[in-house]
Amino acid sequence: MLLANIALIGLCALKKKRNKMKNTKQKNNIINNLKNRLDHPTAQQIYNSAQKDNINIGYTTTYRILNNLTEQGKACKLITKDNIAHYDYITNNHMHLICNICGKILDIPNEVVFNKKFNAKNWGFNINSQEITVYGVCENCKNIETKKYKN
Amino acid sequence: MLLANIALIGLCALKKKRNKMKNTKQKNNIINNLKNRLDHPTAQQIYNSAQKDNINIGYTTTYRILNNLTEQGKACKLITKDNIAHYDYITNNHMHLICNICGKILDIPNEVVFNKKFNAKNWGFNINSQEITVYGVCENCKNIETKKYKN
DNA sequence: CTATTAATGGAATTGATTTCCATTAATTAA
DNA sequence: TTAATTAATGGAAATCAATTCCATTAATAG
Repeated sequence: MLLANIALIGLCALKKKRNKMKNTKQKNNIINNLKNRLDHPTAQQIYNSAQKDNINIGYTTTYRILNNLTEQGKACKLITKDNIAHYDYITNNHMHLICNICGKILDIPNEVVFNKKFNAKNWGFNINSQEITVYGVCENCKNIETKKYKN
Repeated sequence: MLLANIALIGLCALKKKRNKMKNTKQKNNIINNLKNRLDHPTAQQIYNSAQKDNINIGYTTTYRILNNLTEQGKACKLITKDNIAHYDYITNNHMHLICNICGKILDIPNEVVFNKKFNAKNWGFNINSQEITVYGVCENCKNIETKKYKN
C-alpha cells in the first residue's frame, strides 16, 4: 500500500517534469541564420556564420541544434549526392531541384509539380514528411557545357 | 620538324589507346546481383551477397564497381537520411517512396506522379538525370503506430 | 540568490567511403 | 601457346561528416 503510493508519486513526478526549452544565443543564431539566407547551407557553413557573428559555438552544438530543428519539423535536412547534409528553414510544400554540376539548390512549390491523380495512399503510403528532390543541370551550367562541346 | 613528328606520333598513340573494359567475375556478380533483387541494397549488402556467392571481393572493389555503374547510368545511387547509399539497377523513369520508420524503398513510375504542366525548363533546368524521392510512412508501419496510440 | 536542469563544447569515436599502391588476372599481340 | 600489356583488384591506411561522452556552463524556476 505504501509502496504503491510511492510508485504513484514517482509516476506523477515523472509526468509533471516539464521539458521547457531554454533560450540560448547559439540556438537563436542558427534559427535566424537559416531564416535569413536563401541558399541551403551545410552544417559547416552555419557553424562558420555563427563564428562571424561572434557567437561562441562548437560543432557538436551546431549539429545538435540542426538535428533538433529537423526533428521538430522546423527545418528540413537534405542530403545531396556528395553525402553532405544541407538545411532549409521553411519546410512547407516545396521540392528541390539540384544542379548535378554546380550543386545549386532551387525551391519549387509542390503543387506545380505533382499530378493531381497521384495519390501515395494507392501504394499504402502516408506521406507525412515529404521531401522531393530532382537532379538536373541548371541553365548556367548547361550554357557552359554547350560552349565546351562547340570547340 | 623531327620533334613535331614525334609529338604527333605521341598524340596519335594516346588517342588510339583503347580503354577496353575487362570482364571480371566481381563485376559480373555485382551486376547480376543488382539485376535480380527487388530491394535497394547498400554497398555492404552487395558485398555480403558476393561473399555468399563465393566471389572473392574486397570493399574497395565493391564501391568502385558501384560508382562506375552509377557514372555509366546503369545503376542509380540513392542516399537515404541515415547517410547510407542504396543502389538500384534499372534507372529508367521511376521515383522512390521511402518509409521514414522501417526504411523500405518502393519504386513508382514517374508519369503517375508528375503534373503534365510541370516543366523544369521553366526554372532553367534541364533534367538529365532525375532522382525523385518522397518520404512517408508505409502501410505496415502506419498500422503499428495506430495500435501504439490506441493504448 | 540558490537550486535545478537544459544546453553547451572539446576530445575522442564512429562508420561509410575513398585513396594509395603493389599484386593479380584479363586481353592482345606475337 | 606464350609473352607482353594494362585494366582491375584488394588490403591497409586515410578521410571526413557526423555522433557520442561527459564534465562544464548558463538559463530558468522557486
